[in-house]
Amino acid sequence: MDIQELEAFWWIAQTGSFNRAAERLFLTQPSVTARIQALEKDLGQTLFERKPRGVRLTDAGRALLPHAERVLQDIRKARQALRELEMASGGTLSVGSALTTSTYTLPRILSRFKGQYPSVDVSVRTGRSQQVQQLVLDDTVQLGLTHGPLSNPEILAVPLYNESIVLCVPPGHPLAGRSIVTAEDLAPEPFITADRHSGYWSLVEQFWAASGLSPRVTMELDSIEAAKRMVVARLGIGMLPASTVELELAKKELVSVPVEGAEYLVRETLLIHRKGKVWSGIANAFLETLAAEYGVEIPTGRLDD
Amino acid sequence: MDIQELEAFWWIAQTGSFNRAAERLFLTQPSVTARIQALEKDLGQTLFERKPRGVRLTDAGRALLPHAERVLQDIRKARQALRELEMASGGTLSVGSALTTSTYTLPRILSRFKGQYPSVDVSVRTGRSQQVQQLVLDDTVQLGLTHGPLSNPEILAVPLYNESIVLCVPPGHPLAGRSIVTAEDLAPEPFITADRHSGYWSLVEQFWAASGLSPRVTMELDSIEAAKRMVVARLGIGMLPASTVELELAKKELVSVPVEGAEYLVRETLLIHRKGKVWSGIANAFLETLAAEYGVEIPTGRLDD
DNA sequence: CCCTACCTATCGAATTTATCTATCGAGACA
DNA sequence: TGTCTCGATAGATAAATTCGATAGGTAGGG
Repeated sequence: MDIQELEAFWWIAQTGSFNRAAERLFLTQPSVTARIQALEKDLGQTLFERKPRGVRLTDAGRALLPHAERVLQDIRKARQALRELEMASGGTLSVGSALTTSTYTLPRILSRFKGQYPSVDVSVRTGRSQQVQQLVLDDTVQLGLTHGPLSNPEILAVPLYNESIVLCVPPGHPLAGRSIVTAEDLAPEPFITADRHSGYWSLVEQFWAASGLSPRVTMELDSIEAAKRMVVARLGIGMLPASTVELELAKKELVSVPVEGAEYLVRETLLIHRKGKVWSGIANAFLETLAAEYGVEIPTGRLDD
Repeated sequence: MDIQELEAFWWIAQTGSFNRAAERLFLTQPSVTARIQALEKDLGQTLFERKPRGVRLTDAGRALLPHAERVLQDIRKARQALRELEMASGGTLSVGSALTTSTYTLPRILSRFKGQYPSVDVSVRTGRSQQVQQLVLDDTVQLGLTHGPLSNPEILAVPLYNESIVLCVPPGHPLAGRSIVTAEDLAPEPFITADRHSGYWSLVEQFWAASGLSPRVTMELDSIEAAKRMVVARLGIGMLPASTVELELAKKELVSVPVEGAEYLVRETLLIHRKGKVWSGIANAFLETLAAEYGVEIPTGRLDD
């Protein structure tokens, strides 16, 4: 019996599928099969009924499940106990962060982190995605929060969350009432962009390239925040990452409209780290905070890269 | 973090020594070192202070210990839960047993086993050590209880307990009052033996060979039980395994006297099984009963041979 | 009735990991 | 200052893990 086997068992029990469990464990399905076969051989009992549309727990599996959960829970607690012991003696967390991330998501994360580990100092350096990656490679920061694509095989990433790029128009704008719009509808409109070197812009470019049209870019700002203000001031329309306009949408200062063909315009936010680097306790603690915030489960041994 | 690592950690914490832990885990010391180093790297903290006369827990180690114990405990409970589920549906346990073992220790074990798993049938076949080993090789029995030495590399053994070979004399015998006797004292006495092909006899032979003397064998019986009766009937003296004369010593029908040079005359009782054989649930349950009875801890994965 | 989609098992190769034996080095003890 | 004990390390070998590719088998759609 092995923790990784129990972890695979638990995920399969949750998802009802070897394939989906493999996905959550960052493994291929044959590896998950192997783990379960090892566990079943060890226990001498079949744990799942294999069905064509997935699997179901056998009686033995049902008997094991609560015990497996306790073991996994205990291990999490053990890690947490040692982490708190370590954090109590202070130290510094240094993260690099993409500009958008540092404005819209990092504050929430860091406040949570400081709440849990008050004696740890935090240092943040911001920059574009590429710069953040360089900071990680240099060991200037322990971790980076940024977006794809990754430029160097020495950098490894854990995906944290995805957000859509949404079309934003001022309230009362002719497009504001539409249930869906097309690239043709957008092309004549004055289009406001943030810095074209910004990471998310390449996604917007992909959208326009796919449509065969070009936006009529009337203003180019050097930050998303500034671009957003321009749209609010009715100077044009823009396509912006969802997290940056959350507040304005809620306050009705902006209206978002679905765009045909832009459904898969998604920007992923990644936690990146340098391959082969030993994780400090502080880095682990921060990762744990992130995992809790975004509901990501990081499987045992995922970070031994 | 790994169960085997936690197990190593626990044993080191108990014994205060990597070497002693290695012994209990049926490993070499470098393997234990490797496990602890892996655990320490994983947790990012040192768990033991290495001292020249052993090791002591660090603060981090002290914090981990209770959690490790809970994990190991939960895993034991998980195994037990599945075992009971399996046993409930019945089945048969077949063991081979050496003659002495079947008379003196097996009854107690089997009564305990049947108490825990009433619906399992038990079948016992007895024979000499060599015959028991053959039964295991043939798959006629699932497990064997016997003594060394092992004659075949296909047989693997778990040591259960050791017992001394003790010199027994009738009460009132001239040697009975002595605090210790030598081979010279014994040589003139009428010596009663059980079957010379019996496993324990080779140990007695070693003793005489080391002393350079020979016993005056006046009676040779075909069972230890019969030999013992002869000594009780004051027909001579004998050297017998401790477990066979426990009762008579308690009832003062026999007296045991320490013999110089016979301190290391020890017979070990082994649980044997065939290499590569998959352990049935019933065999595992029986092993668990034996382990509990003799206070033996069987480490995780010990039986995957 | 067949076809497609989905799901798990298996195989072989490449890689990684674990274990052993032998040896080293540091500190306690006499 | 030897000698002993104990843990760390090195190198070799054996074993386990993982992956990609593929087989096999069942349900649902046409």
